Amino acid sequence: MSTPDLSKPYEPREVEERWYEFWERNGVFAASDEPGDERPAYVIPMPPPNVTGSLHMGHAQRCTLEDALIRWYRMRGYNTLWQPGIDHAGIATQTVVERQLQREGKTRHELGREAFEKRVWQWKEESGGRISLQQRVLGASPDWRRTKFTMDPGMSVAVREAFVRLHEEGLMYRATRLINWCPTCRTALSDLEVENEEGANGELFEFAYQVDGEDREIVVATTRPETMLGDTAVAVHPEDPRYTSLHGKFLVHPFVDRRIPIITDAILVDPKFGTGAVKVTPAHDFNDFATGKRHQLEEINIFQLDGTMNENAGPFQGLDRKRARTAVKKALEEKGLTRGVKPHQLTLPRCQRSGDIVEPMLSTQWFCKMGEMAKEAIAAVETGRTQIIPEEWVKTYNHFLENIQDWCVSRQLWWGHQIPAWHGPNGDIRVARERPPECTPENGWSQDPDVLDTWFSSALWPFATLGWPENTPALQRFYPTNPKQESDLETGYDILFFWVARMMMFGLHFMKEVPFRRVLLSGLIVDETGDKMSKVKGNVIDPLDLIHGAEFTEIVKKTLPGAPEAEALSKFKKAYPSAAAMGGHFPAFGTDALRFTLATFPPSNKRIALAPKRLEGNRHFINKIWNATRFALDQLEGYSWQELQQPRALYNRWILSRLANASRIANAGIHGFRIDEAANESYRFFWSDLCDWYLELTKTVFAEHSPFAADRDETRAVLAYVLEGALRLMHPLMPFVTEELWQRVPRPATRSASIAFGPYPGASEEKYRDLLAERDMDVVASAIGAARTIRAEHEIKWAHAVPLEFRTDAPEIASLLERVAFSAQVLTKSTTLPAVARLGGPRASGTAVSVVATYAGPVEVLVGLQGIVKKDEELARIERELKRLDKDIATVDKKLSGKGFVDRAPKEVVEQARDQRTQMLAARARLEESRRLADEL
RNA sequence: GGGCGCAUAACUCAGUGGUAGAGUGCAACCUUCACACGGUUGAAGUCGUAGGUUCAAGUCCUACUGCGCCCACCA
Repeated sequence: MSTPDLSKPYEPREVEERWYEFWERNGVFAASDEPGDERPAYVIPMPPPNVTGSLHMGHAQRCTLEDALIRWYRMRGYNTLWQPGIDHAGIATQTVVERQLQREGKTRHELGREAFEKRVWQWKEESGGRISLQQRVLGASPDWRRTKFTMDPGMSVAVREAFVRLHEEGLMYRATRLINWCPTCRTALSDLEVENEEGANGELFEFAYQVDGEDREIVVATTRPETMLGDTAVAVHPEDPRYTSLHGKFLVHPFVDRRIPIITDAILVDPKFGTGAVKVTPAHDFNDFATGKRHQLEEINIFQLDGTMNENAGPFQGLDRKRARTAVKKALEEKGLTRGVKPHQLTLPRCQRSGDIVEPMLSTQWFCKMGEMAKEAIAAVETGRTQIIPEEWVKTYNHFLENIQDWCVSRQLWWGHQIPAWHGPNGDIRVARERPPECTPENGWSQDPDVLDTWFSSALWPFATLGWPENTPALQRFYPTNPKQESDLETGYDILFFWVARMMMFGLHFMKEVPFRRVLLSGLIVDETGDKMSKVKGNVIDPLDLIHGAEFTEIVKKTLPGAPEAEALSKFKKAYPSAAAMGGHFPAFGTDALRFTLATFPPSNKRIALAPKRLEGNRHFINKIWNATRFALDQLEGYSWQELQQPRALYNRWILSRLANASRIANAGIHGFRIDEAANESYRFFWSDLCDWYLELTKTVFAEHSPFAADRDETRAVLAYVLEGALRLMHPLMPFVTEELWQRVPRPATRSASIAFGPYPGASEEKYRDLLAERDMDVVASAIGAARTIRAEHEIKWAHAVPLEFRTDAPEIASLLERVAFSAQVLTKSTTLPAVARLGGPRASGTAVSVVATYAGPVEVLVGLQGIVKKDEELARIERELKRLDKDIATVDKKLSGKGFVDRAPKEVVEQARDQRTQMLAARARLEESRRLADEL
């Protein structure tokens, strides 16, 4: 094998761009539904990004976590399906295209429905695939051949099937009730699409209604004076003595020709609030609507669909809501009916999409009955058929489903799945999979113009993407009805209700089985100061800018378009203090560094603060992997892979044990959705164990005239084994750099074409676990560490050779240290005299000493510093060490003498404490001896 | 009104009842032959506050404070 041409620093872009195509060409991502394929299946339905969307940090996080899981399962021999797709995103997309039209001075109504839909499709074709391309940059490995768009013909079949079945079962019905109406989007919304903005400053406005035929009045309080135009009653509490004399009387509406009754209602009215009298507007308030039903009140709608006042508003007709409010107040004032204003905090219901204030409106819509399905979805989690991780979300999930209202699924939009219902001339309605032959336009039939909520099709995603309602091989293989299937749904907790809960309900309903075995919820990426990323704040970061590098001035042009550059820059730097310290731009961190960084956060953190500084550190890590591998390849030149024999040398046994340990932690971490644990252990293992210790120690083996030359063959075999294993260990987190290096590294002939096919280290490494080697290596490492400390404290130049000696009373430790003394010598850079390990014996004067407590007793570390070590300094140093030891001894003593510790603590814990005490006392005795010797300097 | 989360080194964060950890930053030294995107050593902690349980609490319980989020139709 020829030495690969590896340039010195790692250049991510150059490397990363090469491998994606290679993976696709080699079918790495492909899921198989061939009948002969016996592998167990593993499935993740990818949350389909919006067709309007472009890549943001959330996608990068999805990709990092899901790809890590998928690659891990794939490497372990699973038949993996990561199901990709795109969501048509009804309101969002329609809004975008309408805005385009607006710029051309057109409206969708001028265009007409058919032309408009064509236009949206055209736009989808142009830009809809962009995000998939961007996901490739992230190294995502879904089976692209199976990509689905929620408006694909197959998906439409599934949507119609689901709708019709629900209707047949009586679970899909049409009803006229109060719904959330967005006057800007001009459509009904589900409860979830309404965001309640808390703490808005409003006012509580009080005005009087005159009692009909009497010179009396009743004062009501309202936050929305304009709705009084739709008032059809005033309610008081039945037991409120202030109003008993008014029960059954009528009031005169000051602006419209209407007498409104005074009613008593104990549910609606809290006598302690306001004036104790409530105006009732059944057509525009959810409480009032219920009250109206209790008292058979008239429901008077006062709004047009665009939010302006209709003919029922009398003199105010035509005004929009805000104007109407002012006008009503003014008119009441003129009539002398206002009775005061108090400031009042209120929550404003806003449309998730447009931000407009949502209006409760009386409307006829399609509703999906949720009660029974919700119960099943709760039960499925309770019985563990689906596990929610982290578990703390179960409460939230249950609370949502226990209180769920029927789902308003119809939207007055043009972009989406048109509802498969046909309206006849006499108000007949036919629901069917296809237009029934008799329901022709000529006969006066027309299809319901409304479309379904985007989330309706999303709720079918796990099985509709597999071909449902047909019982396809893919459906049989990849839906959890297959017992040889494992599956996870990974997503941000923000769509737990929108998507996850609904998939649970529909999966259970239509497939009679949960749609996935586990729900993995992760937190949201926020800026470095903990604020949500948003365009307004100018703190949005495009993952591609981190991957390929970008000038801050370019970034803020995108995040705050149109804003003055200085202002935008200052906002950006405030949001990312560690970026500000980088100067004016992000360097190209590369995909692996970005993914690794995202992987190091526990997914369960609700907020994940993106600190660019961490990216820098992890880019350095990748560079370290690159350079370490280059170095190892030099050592392995001419090596051809051979079966690994059980090695003899301590450091070889040790590093194999450490790899086994790291593999164990990584496997447990990824499986338990603690990918951060896998990432951190990979980092620690590679940098600390492999680079800092193992590679340094092996330098002494490969050095000329090494006394360990006999271990060279063994060490090469171990190095090759560990290097190849370490790359596989890290592949799910850093796919590109590991593939690039793995392709150049010696490996068994049995391996496949790509590292992506694994195997993932685990069981086969376990047999090299060697706790004795780890224990011994600890002794060696701390002895060497003590020697380094002495050198550093006395400021011995690196190149200056000084004798090193270890002394111990334990023969086994002495021989252990004897064996590593040469390497210790290299690691502490004392070049002329060989370091030695001794049992007892006299000590040369002019040595600095440190004592290391080990399992077999203290080890004295002696560094000959004749002419350098100063008596006072040495004594002071020893005193410091003694002090530290005394503190530790006191801690253990306190514990051991503590009431009940010896009797009640576990035996191992007590024993460990006693051992520690013995060792520390022995070390202390040695140190005191050293102090006497130092005193003689 | 109900629910959830967070608070540990200067910063970003791990921590699973048993001697407080990492990365970054900081200080000193080192161009040393894979890597200065590096190496060695070091300093740095009232684990938010107050109680409680326990032989033992950063970890479990209670209350409180601060920050953040979600749900809810109170005029």
